[in-house]
Amino acid sequence: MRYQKPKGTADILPGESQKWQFIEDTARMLFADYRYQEIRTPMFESYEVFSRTSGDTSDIVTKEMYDFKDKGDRHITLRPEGTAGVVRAFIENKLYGPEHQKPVKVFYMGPMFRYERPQSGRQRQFNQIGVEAFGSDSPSLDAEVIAMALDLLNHFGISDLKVALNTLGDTESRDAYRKALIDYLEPHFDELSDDSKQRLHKNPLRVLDSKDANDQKLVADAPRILDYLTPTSQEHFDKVKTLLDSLGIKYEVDTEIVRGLDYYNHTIFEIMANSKALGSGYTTICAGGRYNGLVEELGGPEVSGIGFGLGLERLLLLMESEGVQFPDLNQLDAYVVGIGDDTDVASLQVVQALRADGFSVDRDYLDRKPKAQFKSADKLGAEYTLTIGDQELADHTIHVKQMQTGKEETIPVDDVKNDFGKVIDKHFN
RNA sequence: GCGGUAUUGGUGAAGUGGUUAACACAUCGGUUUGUGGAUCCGACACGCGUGGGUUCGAUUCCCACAUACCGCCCCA
Repeated sequence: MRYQKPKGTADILPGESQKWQFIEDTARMLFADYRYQEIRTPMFESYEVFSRTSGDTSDIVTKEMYDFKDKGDRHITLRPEGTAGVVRAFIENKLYGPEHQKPVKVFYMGPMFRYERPQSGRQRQFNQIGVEAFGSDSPSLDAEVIAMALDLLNHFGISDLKVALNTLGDTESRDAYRKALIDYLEPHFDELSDDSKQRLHKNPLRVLDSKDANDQKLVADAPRILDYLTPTSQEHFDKVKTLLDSLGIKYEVDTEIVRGLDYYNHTIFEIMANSKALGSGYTTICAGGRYNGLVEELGGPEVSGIGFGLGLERLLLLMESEGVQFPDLNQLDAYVVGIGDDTDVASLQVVQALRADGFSVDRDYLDRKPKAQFKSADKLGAEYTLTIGDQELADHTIHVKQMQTGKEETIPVDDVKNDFGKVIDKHFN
């Protein structure tokens, strides 16, 4: 085997690609209902776009970015996530301008890149669907975004879901909490795991997220962000919860969810699914939150934002393990069997006439015998098989067989070419 | 970046330091030179991930590399 795909990438082959189409089509439909419009931004950006927004100490920036110098000596990064590029585009194209309805609601779907060790559902090039909404501080928007994420997952046939909710408050809340957390953890420094020792000063919130059992014990008694919220932040969070209640959306406030990226504040959430496909217990499938201040961070005006991202490779694993039925978008209406070299032209004409009429039609291209052609028709699941031989050629007819019932009729070929639908109605319904 | 397991045809796989690398499915052909889902017969690895080494001889032993999967880290 001479060439292999790069580590951590995947070929999505025919058959498999249909599942992706289903997911993408479903998402597009739903986003249209919520009035989110598609935005397509480059797959690579200046390094700074991500280092600025994700946080210099975040794992993404420090070790997972695919970055390189291009021939013009520009420091380029293949996007590791969707938000930063969208925010950059939002600013660069001045979508904050008065001529745009607020909030500006956009979605994207496409590949992201992270340089890390591949595992099931985790690749170096992976795909995400995400949404971003700019220009409203309203808790209703927080609630709507969460509701939409759930709605989307339900449309994908995933039901056993849990919403974990938390708030990081505004800058003031977060700074106060950060300080309190450090004060609490400092005396226990020696007991912390090595990783958490690292995190303590760089990003103490991440200690909360530690998987280390001992860390978790310590963290259990740590101060909680909820006790450090400013009145405004508290009010915002309360409102979000009330709104979710009013929609009948169940959630659990989990003060230990933090998110890997530095730009979040106020509401953050993770939607988790309970499936063995992604490991034991509940695993995060979709995550997002508010990022007021991110637009400014990238040089834009003071505009708030909120969004979520959804990993499609994981989603697919989940859907497959849940036994979700993917619709067959590739139904074959008719297969044309030509018998003998002389029928080649007539076969082509019939095939093209039916296709022009909107039918999905295939034929034999290998000069195979009738039996083999019928076998193909059967294998491909053709609803009808149309046979043309010397007899039909002479009579200007075509032989139509309904595969499921085995019913056969000989019909003038022009009728079939002009209106195959009518022929079906008349002879087979 | 660290640790573990694996890598045989289109697919699932068996197997051995030494003449022809099982078996099954799929595919193709024949049985039926104009008809599907059945039966029977036949064909189908210039070759056992790549590169080295050990050996009289390696797909089988050793080393390196690549990739996949699992765990850690982190996360989608």
